[in-house]
Amino acid sequence: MEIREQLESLVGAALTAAVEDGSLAVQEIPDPSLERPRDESNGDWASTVALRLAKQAHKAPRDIAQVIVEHIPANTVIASTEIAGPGFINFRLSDSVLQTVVRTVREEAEGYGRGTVDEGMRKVNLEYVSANPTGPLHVGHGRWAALGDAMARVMRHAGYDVYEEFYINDHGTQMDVFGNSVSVRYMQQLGHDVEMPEQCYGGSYVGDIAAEIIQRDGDKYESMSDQERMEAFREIAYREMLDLQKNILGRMGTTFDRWFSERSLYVPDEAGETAVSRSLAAMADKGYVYEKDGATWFKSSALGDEKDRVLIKANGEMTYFMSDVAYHYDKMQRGFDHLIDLWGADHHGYIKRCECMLEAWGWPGALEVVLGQLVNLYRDGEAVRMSKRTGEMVTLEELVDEVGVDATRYLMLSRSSDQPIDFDIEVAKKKDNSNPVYYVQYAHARICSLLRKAADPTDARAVEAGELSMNELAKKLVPEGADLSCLTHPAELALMRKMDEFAALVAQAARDRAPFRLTHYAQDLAALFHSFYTSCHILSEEEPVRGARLALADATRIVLALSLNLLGVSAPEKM
RNA sequence: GCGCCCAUGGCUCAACGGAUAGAGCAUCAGACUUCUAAUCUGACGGUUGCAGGUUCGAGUCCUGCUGGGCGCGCCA
Repeated sequence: MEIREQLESLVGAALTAAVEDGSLAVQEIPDPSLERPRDESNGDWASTVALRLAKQAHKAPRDIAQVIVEHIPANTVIASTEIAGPGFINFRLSDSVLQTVVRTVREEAEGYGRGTVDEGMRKVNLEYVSANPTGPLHVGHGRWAALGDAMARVMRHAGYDVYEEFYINDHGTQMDVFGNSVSVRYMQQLGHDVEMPEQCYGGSYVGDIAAEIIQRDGDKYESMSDQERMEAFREIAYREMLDLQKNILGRMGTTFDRWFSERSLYVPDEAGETAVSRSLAAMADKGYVYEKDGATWFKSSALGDEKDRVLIKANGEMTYFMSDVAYHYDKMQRGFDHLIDLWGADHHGYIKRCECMLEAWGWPGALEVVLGQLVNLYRDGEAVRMSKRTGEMVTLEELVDEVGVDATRYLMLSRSSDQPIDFDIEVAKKKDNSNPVYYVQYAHARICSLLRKAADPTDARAVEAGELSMNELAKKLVPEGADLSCLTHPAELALMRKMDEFAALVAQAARDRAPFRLTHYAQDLAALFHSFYTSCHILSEEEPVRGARLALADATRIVLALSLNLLGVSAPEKM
């Protein structure tokens, strides 16, 4: 049982006993209300239950606290209890219970801190990035890629069943415009005097695609009609852009369970129905669809939207919103408990109508939109907007080429998603202490180095040769039964306390969709390790101190690697 | 005009409605004959944008301002 749970049951028992013997006059037995004090001098855990009960029990908080403390059963978990301030009950854990953390971590390894989520909330569809396949991914997409992927990892660890999805906007007029843009460049490169229309894609990558087509297939498209050529190039360029996007996302370590094509929403089944027609019929069944001015409308204003939304235009074309209606309906039909869409903050005006459509079908609250603020790129403090190569937005690929995957991901993840990021390329490239990713990775590498040094020469060679993993080495070096009772140095206790927090932190990060908390946690843990490393020598100590400290270092290694893994950042064994 | 988001040391950011608002960077002063100095120890630095309100308690919640970002198509 986790330490927190042990403490909760002790406080719970005290509350029950106090209510039963009449010394606490309340209706129901309250929650233990445990929290971790901000200031360490206030103990390892604190309960605010006395403060919360003051009004209901008609008693001063400190008096209530006194009653509760008197009813806590005898135990080996709590070393000391103190009533402080207006009525906090502060608990200090015994060294022996803290020491169990080391064993728990090493036993559970990568499963440490795993949580559970109730049936009915567990199956989550997480959709993110979802860029148009009409150009390379830019830096902003990199943030959603890092954030969505880390959210999925963190939520899975917390017990959610997460299905990751990328929605490809491959239907509609933008695709035609894209095909046409390539077509124009193609004809220009073959010497024709045609101009790029106003709203076309002007990026240099469009010309690159045209040049590739010429190199591969020569002038075989030259004699086609503009329409035929546009359609042919639309498909060629679409595949190329999609591959490019998949490629860079793969490099980022971001993978999806499904790449969902918008076009598929328009493909009829045996009965001639499409996802679009089904979703529309379901909405009409509930009475939220009507015709006006030759168009088909969603009566979203009845559900709180500021106005109704067009689904099918007067000219018969489907709106982008219609596709989204069909797509979200499809997702719900696939049996998810909850849908999460991760969007850029510039789409916030779109949220209400999407929430309305789920409500229209009878699933209010099923959709959760997480907005991410934008990324501002800097170089040495100067704003960067243009890419040197393409003359446009800096692509994600260029950024990753320059600063690397780990630093990119870590920095993208280290802020709350509702905070804009000022990303300075030069700072990101620095490999010193101004770059927190290396600080954390260094702590991990340092522990690995320690384990290698502690090993006998044969094992050390096996590790070097890749024949023995760090985990295997650690198991050989420090048996599970190591005597941990000598871990009583303040730096050791602080490290164990921090690791004890891990499960609660993962649960909170998952609940708040806030992987950035893991970056702070990893930095704190790394700092505590570095501090421990400086103040407590390990290899030069006699047993059992040496073994106990190695066990503690190994547990730290496991939690650091786990934290980095949940962020999608590598945990190097050497630096 | 309406709507959403944001405002915390010089800079970048933390703080389930809890206690004396915390870290990192920068600055300054120290620590390598010792397991990786990509490290550590310490100091300096704050009226949490402004004004009210809610309560045992507000950086956090509510209202109104100020300042900044974004959005308000039969575009995608």
